[in-house]
Amino acid sequence: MIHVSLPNGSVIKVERDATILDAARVIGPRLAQAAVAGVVDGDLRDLREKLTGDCQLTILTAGSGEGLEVLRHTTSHILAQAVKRRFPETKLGIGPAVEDGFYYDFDREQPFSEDDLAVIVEEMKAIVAADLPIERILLSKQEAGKRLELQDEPYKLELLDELPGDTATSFQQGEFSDLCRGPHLQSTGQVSADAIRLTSVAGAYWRGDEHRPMLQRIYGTAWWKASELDEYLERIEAIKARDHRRLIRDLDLVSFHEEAGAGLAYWHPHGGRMRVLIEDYWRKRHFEGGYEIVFTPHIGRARLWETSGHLDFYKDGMYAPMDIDGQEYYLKPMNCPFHVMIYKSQTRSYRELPLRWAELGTVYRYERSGTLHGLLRVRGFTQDDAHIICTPEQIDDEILRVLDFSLSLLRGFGFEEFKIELSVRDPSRPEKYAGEDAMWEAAEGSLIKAITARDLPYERMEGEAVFYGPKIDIKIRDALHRTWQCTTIQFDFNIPGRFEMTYVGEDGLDHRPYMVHRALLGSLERFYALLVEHYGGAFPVWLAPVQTVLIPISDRHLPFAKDVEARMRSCGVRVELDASSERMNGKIRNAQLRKIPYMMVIGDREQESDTVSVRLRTGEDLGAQPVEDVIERIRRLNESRSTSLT
RNA sequence: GCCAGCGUAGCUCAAUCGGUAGAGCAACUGAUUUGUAAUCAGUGGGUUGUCAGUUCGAUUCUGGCCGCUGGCUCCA
Repeated sequence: MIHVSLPNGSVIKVERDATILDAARVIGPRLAQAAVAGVVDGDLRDLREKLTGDCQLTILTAGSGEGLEVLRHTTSHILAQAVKRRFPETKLGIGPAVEDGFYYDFDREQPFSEDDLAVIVEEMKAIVAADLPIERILLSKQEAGKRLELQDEPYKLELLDELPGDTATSFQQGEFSDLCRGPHLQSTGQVSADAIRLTSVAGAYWRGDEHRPMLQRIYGTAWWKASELDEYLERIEAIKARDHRRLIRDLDLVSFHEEAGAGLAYWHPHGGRMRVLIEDYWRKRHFEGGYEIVFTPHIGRARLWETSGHLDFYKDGMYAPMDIDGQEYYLKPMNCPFHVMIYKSQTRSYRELPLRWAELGTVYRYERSGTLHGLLRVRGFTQDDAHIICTPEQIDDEILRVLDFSLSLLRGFGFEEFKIELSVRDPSRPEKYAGEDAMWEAAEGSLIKAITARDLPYERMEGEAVFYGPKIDIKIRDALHRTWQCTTIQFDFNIPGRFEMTYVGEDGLDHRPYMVHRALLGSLERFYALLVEHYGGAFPVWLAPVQTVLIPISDRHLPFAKDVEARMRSCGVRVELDASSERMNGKIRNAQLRKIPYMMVIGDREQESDTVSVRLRTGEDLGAQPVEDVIERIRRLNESRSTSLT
């Protein structure tokens, strides 16, 4: 007998080699029936796996959040079974659960159409209705190989070959079996037929390798209850409503033009106003933070990019060169070499360091056409770039300073939750990286020191470092709990050497400075898209392109309204007067749809008392307010960058 | 770049089994002067993304290109 500890602290005894399902039966028959998987000493396991020794066991049941992964994985098998029934010539790839759903990759001559998906779903529902028991079969690899050859599943055979150990598991439901690690539900009937949905079909390279065949990936989602599926679909709708691509058009902020080139953004007046507000705040913070601001050209001679190494590593991502007086010039994909030019314009002393040079530098990168996506991925964008050039002794302080600065700046834009990633070398492949081991270790040390000094949780990403140095990335979490990478703080062991950057030390000798490359907002275009989606277009007062619309009740209030408009504008309020022939209700509606923070109604009463009646975009009515008070309120909210309207 | 889908007025969409297109909103004009999410009436607006091909005839069918969408790959 072995001892199995349960989450409530009690311990049960079961036979050695009893299955997890057996243990569940000991706890209670109803639990066993609802069981979908077990967690043994923290690892998710299939119910049919054996317990070989004393352990901690949690039984996951249908309906539980943790069990969803199992449900979705099983649903992906049901999808595969349905596809094999309706399209027997199809070859199977892999079919895992993913966030919010699952997919299965198939190889089939003819692509799956929308109509095919409908047919497949029908078959899936039949499989669920049949309530087929799901069996877990332990096989020798040899036996498993034979079966797969018989089934003519080349992709599965490839996976089997690479499986460690001598055994493999296969899951069988009805006539369908699939090489799979599991875990799975006990039967197909545990899936709710009315809570599954196939969402899309897309191409996906076999094993993520673009040199391998492209399979067809069918995406789907599955939930325990239809109501959960509905909630999920509603959430997707909510995300769509905030999609910046829709909002930048509806709110007349930014546009793209087919005839002018893909991935190139046009900022309209209101988008432009916001951009100026963002940039002004950014500049103010940078001056306060000890940075100097520099400006550099958009193009530079090929020689610069040869020296920097960009032409070696990233030529494909650069726009083609142009011939100027027999010299090759490239559009800049990065700002660093230009900042190096400024550094090298004179002999530098250790007394000048650290230098912190920032630039809102517009760069152009030839992104592959399929990767372009609204403002989130464009070909011409402005980096809020800076280079910190310092001595090795100063590096710890500088890193900590950048980290603090970045978090503070992002908070200034209304983001509160962050995720920090430390990207370091792949320890098994040192040859992939520039710079000496000692430098890498020291650099990693300073990065960790900074993160731990602020007691921030972080994730270590092995092998995610860039070839020229380790880095810290900061991701922000937006109002919809999605994470987006913004800040990157990168050591650069490549550039200082390639450009032979030096400073004269206390000892009168030349030394090589350390260089840190950092972008905090990342790209302004991208960051702007995040702001638009984070606020759903309802911007805080300090960012709103139009802060208030004045709504005169009738034309006889126009002179007073114009006077209020002029007073507000002279105080820096971004104000518009709606002098159209709409009725007041119509004017309010128009302002509301534009998500303008304040609507200020002006009629007889207001005109007599030098007030405006303030309606918030939330629908709240603040009643009549003296004009001076309203101006003061907006001024105060500008200053605090508060998201409140009052 | 790859796979799939899509491209009709500024926006959202309709129509044409191949016979050159229509609505709502927006715009414009006129009337209306209104108290917290749509005042009424009228007018203009499209070489149906683009270039070829098939056809008596193409917006509809075929192909190239451009762009967009969902993925994959990529992201210094």
